[in-house]
Amino acid sequence: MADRRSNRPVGRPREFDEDAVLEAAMGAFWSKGYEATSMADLCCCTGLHKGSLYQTFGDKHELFMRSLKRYADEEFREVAAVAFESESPLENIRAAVQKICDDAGSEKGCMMINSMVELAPHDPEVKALLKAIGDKRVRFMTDMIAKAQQAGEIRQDLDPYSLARQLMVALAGSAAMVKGFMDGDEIVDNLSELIDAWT
Amino acid sequence: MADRRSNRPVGRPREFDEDAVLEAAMGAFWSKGYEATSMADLCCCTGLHKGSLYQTFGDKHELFMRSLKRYADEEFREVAAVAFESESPLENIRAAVQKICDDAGSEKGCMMINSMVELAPHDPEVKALLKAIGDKRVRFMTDMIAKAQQAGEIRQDLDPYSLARQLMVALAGSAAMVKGFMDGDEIVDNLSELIDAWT
DNA sequence: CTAATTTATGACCGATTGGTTACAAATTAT
DNA sequence: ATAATTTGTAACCAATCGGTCATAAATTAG
Repeated sequence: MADRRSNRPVGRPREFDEDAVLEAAMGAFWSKGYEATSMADLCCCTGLHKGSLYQTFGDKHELFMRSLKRYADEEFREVAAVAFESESPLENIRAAVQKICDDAGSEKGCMMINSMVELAPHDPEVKALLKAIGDKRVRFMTDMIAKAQQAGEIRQDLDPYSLARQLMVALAGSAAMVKGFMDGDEIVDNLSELIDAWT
Repeated sequence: MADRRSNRPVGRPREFDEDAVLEAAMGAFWSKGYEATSMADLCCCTGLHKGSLYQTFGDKHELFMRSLKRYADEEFREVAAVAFESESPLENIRAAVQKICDDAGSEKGCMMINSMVELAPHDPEVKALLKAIGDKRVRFMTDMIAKAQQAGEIRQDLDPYSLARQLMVALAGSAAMVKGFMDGDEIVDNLSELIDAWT
């Protein structure tokens, strides 16, 4: 019968893990941005040769899009994961914010904000992807804030959607300011104070 | 005597206004960022030839630094100009914020935030310049907030320095979010609500 | 006038850019 | 074993990159 490994494709097998390559490329784009990252850089950090990268991902822009998508999905998963650990909705919000700060706390900042600033105005694909991600995040935060209001942990005269946008803007600003203007602790304190004002 | 035009230098005279050239270059860097703006772009938008640009400004990086410095200085002047029009310190703060939003309201965003995100982590010169500008801005805002507190327009239990940083972060975030995620009106509303919470 | 000095111009430079392609190597199917 | 298929490798490509330089043009000094 020999149906072991049945769906294995014909031809020379891949010598690399596509996901690991994506993660390596993501690191380069995250740290240096799109324009400043050359295909040579990407070959260097992934260990792949040019031809393999082009055959697997099409071109530089597609590789970037896949990297950005991967970053966004993974970050959202991580944040969502810590946002249900406590019974207190407000504590969950604080944990989510802390998680975001941990992810974007180095000088690399947040890859989504980096991409939004560098590319969004001139790159419709990046813009659309970031808009979808952003909307999802706002929904998520609005929901958490509404729950905290129902639990009596946030003042009820404030609009949850408005607070969610306020938090998003503050997080975006933090991701910019971490690049040489404020350090991680200052940023966390600042965001804490913002949330304190809601209680 | 013929001392008319006495200090005129010997040699062929300049055919362009250095300041106007800087403004044109600034526009290109502001809109497209540093890496994505080529010397050919700069020649195109300034109307100058390569040689002239290099002779006048040294190299691309110096031209960028001069452009960024010009942007920062002019923006600060404009903001400071509207920040003393009213007798109410709080109204002056609101006017300053409105002015900043006007300047950074298009998809080009704010050139300082753009540069901070794209370059600061890998470019010590840019980083130092932005740090100096940022510190100056924080001092300015802290001062205005303290005045508003003395006038009884902002709650006195809040720390002015802390509020100033909060506002800076919110402005930085706004400059990122304007690039395809929020429109100018939403941003102004959002900032208004932030300041409302101080009163 | 001529000499000295400064600027404008565009040809030119090597290096690097993103991207392609021909071929060797490794596997499965028959 | 051989054919078919897929991947790895590196040579190769035209275009563009930031930057330089020789020379012509325009001015002042003498």
